[in-house]
Amino acid sequence: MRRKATIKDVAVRAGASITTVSRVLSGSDYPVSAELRAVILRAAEELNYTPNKIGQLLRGGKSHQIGVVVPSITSPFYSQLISAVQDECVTNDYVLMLYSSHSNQKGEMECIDALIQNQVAGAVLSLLYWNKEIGKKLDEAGIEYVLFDQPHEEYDGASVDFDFFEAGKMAAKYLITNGNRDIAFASGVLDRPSRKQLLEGFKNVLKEEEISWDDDLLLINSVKKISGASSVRDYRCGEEIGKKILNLEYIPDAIFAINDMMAMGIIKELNKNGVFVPADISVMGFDNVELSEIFSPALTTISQSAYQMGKSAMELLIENMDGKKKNKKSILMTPVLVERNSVRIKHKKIRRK
Amino acid sequence: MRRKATIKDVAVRAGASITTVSRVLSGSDYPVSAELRAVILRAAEELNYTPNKIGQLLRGGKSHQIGVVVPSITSPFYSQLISAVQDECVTNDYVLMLYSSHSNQKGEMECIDALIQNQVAGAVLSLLYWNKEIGKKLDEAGIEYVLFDQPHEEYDGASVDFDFFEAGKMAAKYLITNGNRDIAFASGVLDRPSRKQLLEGFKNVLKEEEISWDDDLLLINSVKKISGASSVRDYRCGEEIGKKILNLEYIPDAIFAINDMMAMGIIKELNKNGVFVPADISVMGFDNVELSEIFSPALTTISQSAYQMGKSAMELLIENMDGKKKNKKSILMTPVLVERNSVRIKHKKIRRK
DNA sequence: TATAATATAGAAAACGATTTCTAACGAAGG
DNA sequence: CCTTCGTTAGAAATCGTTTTCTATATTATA
Repeated sequence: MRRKATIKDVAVRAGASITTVSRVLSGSDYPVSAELRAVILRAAEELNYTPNKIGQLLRGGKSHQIGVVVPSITSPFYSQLISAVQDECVTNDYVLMLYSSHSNQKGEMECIDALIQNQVAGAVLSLLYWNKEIGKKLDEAGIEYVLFDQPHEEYDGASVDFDFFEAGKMAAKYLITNGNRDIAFASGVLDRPSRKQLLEGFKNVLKEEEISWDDDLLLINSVKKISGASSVRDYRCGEEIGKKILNLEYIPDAIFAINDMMAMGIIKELNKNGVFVPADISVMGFDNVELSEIFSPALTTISQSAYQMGKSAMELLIENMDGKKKNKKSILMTPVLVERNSVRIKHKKIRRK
Repeated sequence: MRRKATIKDVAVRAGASITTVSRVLSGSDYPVSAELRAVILRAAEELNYTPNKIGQLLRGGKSHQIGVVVPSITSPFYSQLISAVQDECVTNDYVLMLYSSHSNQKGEMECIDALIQNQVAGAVLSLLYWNKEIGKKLDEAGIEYVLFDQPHEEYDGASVDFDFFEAGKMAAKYLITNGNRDIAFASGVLDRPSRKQLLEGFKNVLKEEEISWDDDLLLINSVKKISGASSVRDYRCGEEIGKKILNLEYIPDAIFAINDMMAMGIIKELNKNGVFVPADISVMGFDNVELSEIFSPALTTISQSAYQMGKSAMELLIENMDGKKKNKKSILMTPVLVERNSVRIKHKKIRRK
């Protein structure tokens, strides 16, 4: 491997000074004569010169790296998010550094520390556990950041949030409108703000509609030791909940599951035991994962556009990194209901000859 | 944010020279007196000093960043791969920089250039288009790399490959064993080595078994303009192929699809038109994507452990980066057949009372 | 014509670390 | 007692850029 050409090599070859070469090659507006400029450009071309980012960085101070922290990489939701951030990075000439917290607090702290150590310019974070400590650390390191996906009460900085409360309401309303009264809420442990808010919104509508709520209808799978990738975990979790449902004294009219994979697991388990969706029971998902339209029955769900969220988060981050005005605004993404075939429609008329 | 402390600040505070501070803080074995060492450590502690990686890099040369290039981030296969590489990065104290080539040659070149520009220490690459040019570039930049996923004829460096040829054979044998003779091969454009090898192995067995092969059975969907994430694209592609099958003069006994998502699309399209799997026709997939066990019918497929591949690739890369011996060995991953319900089993006996 | 302004070029400093080269001092060996 | 070596410390060079400061022609202005 022969050494990569540096600006100095170009200078020597062009018979010019380093300074002038830099001016030409870095697109400065400092005047350089046309001839000399041509000579330098040719020399650079011949030596196949590309600027050494490390050198530029050291001089300039600010790195061009964006850190991304997510609870899991393989989950369809997060992988779409990552993809959006990555796309946004290349269009804005940043580089993406990827971290996974593996959904635990210790992992999250390690990610934050790594971010600081590596001096990223900005970070896009989906943190399950937020505290002021983290904010302080990041601020001191001069790292601009945007939170997304998980809302946090005590946080007042820049963020892109999904309106989980509204989504919970939307699901409840839709199910009620279609004639369901006994509606179960299926979830993994309620450890994250997103899940809590979903439940709140959900119960809120029940109350409004004066539908009684029995805690038996809160189906939480707390089994932590399910191995495998997160989407499979969610699915397995759904299967467990499916079993719970089958053991219930009265089977509910409908189930609102906190994510699509879980909804699929529930449906599969019910199917296996002769309970069919949506004929016998309606199931509604959440996320609008790609597969939800492929699954049969195609899942009625609430869309949380991961890609759009990732994109918005990056746009906000870049704005905050460039601009001096620290407005720290937050973006609230509105839920969209996607009607498919896993909820039995009330007014559907079946006609026979 | 107050400026981050540099080594110089520590030196001033400790009343020592920059040199000595560096020696203490970077863990050099150069002798420094115990007292001075203590003073320096305290000063560093008080100033909350952490070394500036950029500075270290410029001087030292070798970064601790691993670049990963994949055709797509959201595809389940690649997201698992990325996840494996990420895990391996943290255990070995590396940082992952993520790039997506968006499955096109121009994108790939841009990724390679970005890798070089950012001076990663090593790279794990899934390239659709390989040429010597790329290898030369990387070598000149002193970047160690490992290819994986896509085999390339003219490449003789380190790689982790899947035995596609063997997998194609395996699929054909399994289908033939179960009584199928007229077997179609479904794929997207045969632009990648993996697909070509799969087909080769497949045809190879047909020849061995003296089963005639008609090019009508080669079902290629060449429609390029399907939008959306890659897994949905593959699925849609399968739907298109499903339509083709329905238009065939004779419906084949079985179909071997080049990836699971495509298999699912085919099955769904056939179902929609009253042709059922595996009752009327058998379908076999490839990849063993997480969802294949969730899909109904659960897909019989060939497992290509993405996680294991990613892990092996990183292990090989790290070995090559550390070691002086450039053995450049390659790892060949053996296919595993996963038997589920989308292929009709020959010897299954149905008994009625 | 003398002077100020402008265009052009390069030397040198700076960024933050590591490493090589000097230097001083004390101890050991002849 | 003088040389040699080992220990410890710091000055300075280095990595590849950008930018500030200086310097020289050349042109415009009075």
